[in-house]
Amino acid sequence: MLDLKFIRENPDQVAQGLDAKGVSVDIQALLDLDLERRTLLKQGEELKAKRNSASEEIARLKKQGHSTDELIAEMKSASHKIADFDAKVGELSDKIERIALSIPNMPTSDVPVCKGALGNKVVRSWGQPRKLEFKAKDHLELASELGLFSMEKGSKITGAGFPVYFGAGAKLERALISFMIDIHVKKHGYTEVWAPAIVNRASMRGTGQIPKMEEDMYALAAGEGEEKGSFFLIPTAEVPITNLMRDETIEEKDLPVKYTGYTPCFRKEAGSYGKDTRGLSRVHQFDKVEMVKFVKPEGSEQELESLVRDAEEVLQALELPYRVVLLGSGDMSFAAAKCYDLEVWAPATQKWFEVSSCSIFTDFQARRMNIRYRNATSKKLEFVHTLNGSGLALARIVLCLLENFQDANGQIVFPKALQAYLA
RNA sequence: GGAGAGGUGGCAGAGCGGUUGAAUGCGGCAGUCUUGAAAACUGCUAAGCUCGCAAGGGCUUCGGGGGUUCGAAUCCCUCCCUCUCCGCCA
Repeated sequence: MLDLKFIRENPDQVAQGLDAKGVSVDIQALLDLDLERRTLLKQGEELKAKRNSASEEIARLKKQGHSTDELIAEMKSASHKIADFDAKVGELSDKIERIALSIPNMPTSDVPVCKGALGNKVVRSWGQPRKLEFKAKDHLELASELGLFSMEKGSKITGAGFPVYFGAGAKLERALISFMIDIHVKKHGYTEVWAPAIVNRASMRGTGQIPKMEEDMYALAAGEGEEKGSFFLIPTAEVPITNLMRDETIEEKDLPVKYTGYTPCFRKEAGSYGKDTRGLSRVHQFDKVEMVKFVKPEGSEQELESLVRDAEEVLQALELPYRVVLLGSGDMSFAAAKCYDLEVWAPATQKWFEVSSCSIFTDFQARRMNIRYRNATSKKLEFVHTLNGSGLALARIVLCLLENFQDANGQIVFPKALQAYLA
């Protein structure tokens, strides 16, 4: 969420940012409510100040044995007025918060401003998209011939979009998870986290999935007979891992804090039926290794660059040709200020697949979650900047590995780096 | 699931209707002393909102929400969490 003061002082800039993100919010209405709230707040507080001093006065008079009836009567009516002011201010605060929470983060100045995905820009690529000299099989065909995973079995036990992995396919999942985490821990200095796959509502709000994306999450009830929406299956490890720091103050000397962790991820993907849903390309449950960083605001954009490199290194180790796409303002997520997607070419499906999304949220999430650090120079508490990126998303990586590393006999010859994990 | 106990400042821990934003201790910061350091002593040490050019002022906050009262950390209700014991269980 944005700083209300910032919105108050820079309404034009906010309007521009909203426009770039393709979101429409009535800023003027927000500012009107804000002004009204502050006016009422002041009046209410003046009354409270009066009441506080009268309280002391009453205590003093009582001690001295004087009558306090008159003052008490006066304060009784003052208290009623105060309650009215508080109710009105509370109502306005709720309205303001609702609007403020629906305002997306502002894109950084170097993000191309454009509608939808039109502003996306390939900034670099690595490796040559593979051309196979034989008739390439797509990952689904390969998987069913080799018995690596089954969409049908998943449909039976759960529903469409829940793959079940068998044998070498199951082992591949396990291997990839260990392989990726090892790289981030040993080479990139992240601390491994194993976190719950269910989080509460406050956590979902903290990272920004709620309110805007609530419909895309699997909601759970707290107990029997209770309404759904107290708990959610996580759509990404970003949610539990970032929320680890909610309402906490980090020592400046401990920054940056870098976590990596594996979790299953659950997404309803409502409204995307029939679109890129073949096999593993878009599923409701998949595995992912995530990287999360908490950093100082100064130079935080460099932290995004290094985060992307950390993810790229996994792809390079897996010998998967990829390209790095800087997302335009219209294609970025709600909370992101800048975002790179990593896309891998799948030679049989003949498509680029997004296997990682690396974003910087500046202080947007930190403000929602109240994650701060004490600036050693100013001695003040300041919001940290948060970042996260997939490192990487498994289902699509499996898809790409199968299609890229198939041979003419329909066998898979996995990249060298993975061999030890598959042995 | 049952029965108890408890949630107070960075931490430990008092307070149990009226100068309590909160004793005391620890920690942290600054100073005195010292060649330097330690020890000792002295002082300072919460956050958010809001008004103000500033100096500074006001309000709020003792797990969350609600209630009683002129006034609540203190009383009542409710939810959440932690601990101990019993039961159940991977």
